[in-house]
Amino acid sequence: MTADNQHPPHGEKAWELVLGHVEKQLATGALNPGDRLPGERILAVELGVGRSSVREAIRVLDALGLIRTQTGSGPSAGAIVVSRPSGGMSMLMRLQVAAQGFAVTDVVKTRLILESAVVRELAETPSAHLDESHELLAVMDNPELSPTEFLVLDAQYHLSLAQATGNEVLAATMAGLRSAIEHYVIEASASIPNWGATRLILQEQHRSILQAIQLGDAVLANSRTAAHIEGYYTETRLHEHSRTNTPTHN
Amino acid sequence: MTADNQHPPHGEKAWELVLGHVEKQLATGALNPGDRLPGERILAVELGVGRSSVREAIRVLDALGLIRTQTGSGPSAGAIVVSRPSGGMSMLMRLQVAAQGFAVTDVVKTRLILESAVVRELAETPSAHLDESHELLAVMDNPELSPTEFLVLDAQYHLSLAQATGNEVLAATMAGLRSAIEHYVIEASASIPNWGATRLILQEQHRSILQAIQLGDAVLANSRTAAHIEGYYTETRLHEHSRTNTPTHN
DNA sequence: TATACTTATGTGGTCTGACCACACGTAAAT
DNA sequence: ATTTACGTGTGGTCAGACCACATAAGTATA
Repeated sequence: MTADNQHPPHGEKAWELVLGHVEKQLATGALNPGDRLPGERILAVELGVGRSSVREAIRVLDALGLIRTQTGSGPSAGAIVVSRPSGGMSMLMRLQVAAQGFAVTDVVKTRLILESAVVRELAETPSAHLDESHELLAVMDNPELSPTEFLVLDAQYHLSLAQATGNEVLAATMAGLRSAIEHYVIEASASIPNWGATRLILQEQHRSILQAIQLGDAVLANSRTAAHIEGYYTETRLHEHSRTNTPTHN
Repeated sequence: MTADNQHPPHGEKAWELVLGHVEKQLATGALNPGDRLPGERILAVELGVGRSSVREAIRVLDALGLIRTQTGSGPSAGAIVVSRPSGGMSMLMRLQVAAQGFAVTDVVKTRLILESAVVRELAETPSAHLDESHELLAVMDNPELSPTEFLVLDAQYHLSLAQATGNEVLAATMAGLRSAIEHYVIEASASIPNWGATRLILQEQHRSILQAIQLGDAVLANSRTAAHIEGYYTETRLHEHSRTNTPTHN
């Protein structure tokens, strides 16, 4: 009989309805970190939509890092609300840069703003836990490290400072900004004339920043951070980066 | 014949493959703002996946605000890469707060950091275009405005300052932070004893901030901004907000 | 009884095919 | 020349099927 299953010209799409439903459940506390979402088939029936529409909504939450999906059976299977979200910001900012919505220079500028605030706050917080930052600096002293490996640790070091503030929004945003330009940062490192020297300078700057923080000198930590970030991006000329435009035939 | 269509135990999911493909096209410049993506059916065949998998990837890009989809035919139909992305950050941060991944206090703190940087930079940039900010303040003088209407304009005012810096990353992040707590801000306004007085104070602060910016006094603009934001959040006790926990049965 | 094996169940992941509403282009009718 | 009718291609949605996987329950075995 091929009944009129398809919805009438709703303004709200089916997948938006599902997403809105889940968001409301989250906002009202009906759904908490660690909880399992109803199965896709169940949710589809409950909301009166097809399973594919449910999946599209689930997919968005998944990509944003708000839930984790797993096949199989048992308590760990299904879609679970992630307790400590992360990653979504990175994906978003990375795509924004790729789609030319965000300029690399703006990403760097914003990173500088946040990083300055981070070191300022840490300098004013004597009880800050900077153990991880110290450990990362120690690891980065390993001369065997390739530029890429060093830069990855470099990113972790900066992120560890942000995390030390205890502000997860700040840390997540910093992580996102970094990952958005990570590709360009690593790519640019290949064009540095004397990597060994640059690397030593970077490490020296890292230590001096950490020192200023522990001295409680917010202004000094601030200025050193600015010099550190601006210096590297000036040296790599990342701010005038041109797209790696493989001018695809098509 | 029910052949073995289903993919072997790939580590990469089909929709991730599609998303990765599109991201690469964006990163290499093969896909630029304003361009149309291939049709879902075409893309499915090209990448050797089902249309539903293509749709899940498209859906993520759609939800993140990177593309706009439209039915029908002609040049404006299909999935088009959005030229000036926006909204994705808002959705992400709103969901993060709803899912208890981001604390409201951290959102406020981060907003303060960014807003301070905004006014500082504007004060140091005499050529900044602040017309829209002025206009919004004028509109907000309308005594007919409800608290909600006023607060919406308030948000637009702050956003206009961020946009005046020309840093889209900054503006988008600010917009996201704001929308993440907008619900709470508006909800909290109802509990303010004397809204009329509070409103006058807010407007006075807005004007004094703008004045400091145009005087080129970065420090003054900074301190006034801090007082403005902290003052409001202290008054509404937003930092100690409890969830609107409709303790849904189930 | 305790252990190993087998089977049933339920989950997300995917594919296929179908239909709808919509917007456009084109051809026919006026 | 204008209006109308129809074909075409787009995303949006649904339904049903199958797979790989992980667990739980049941069964056979030592």
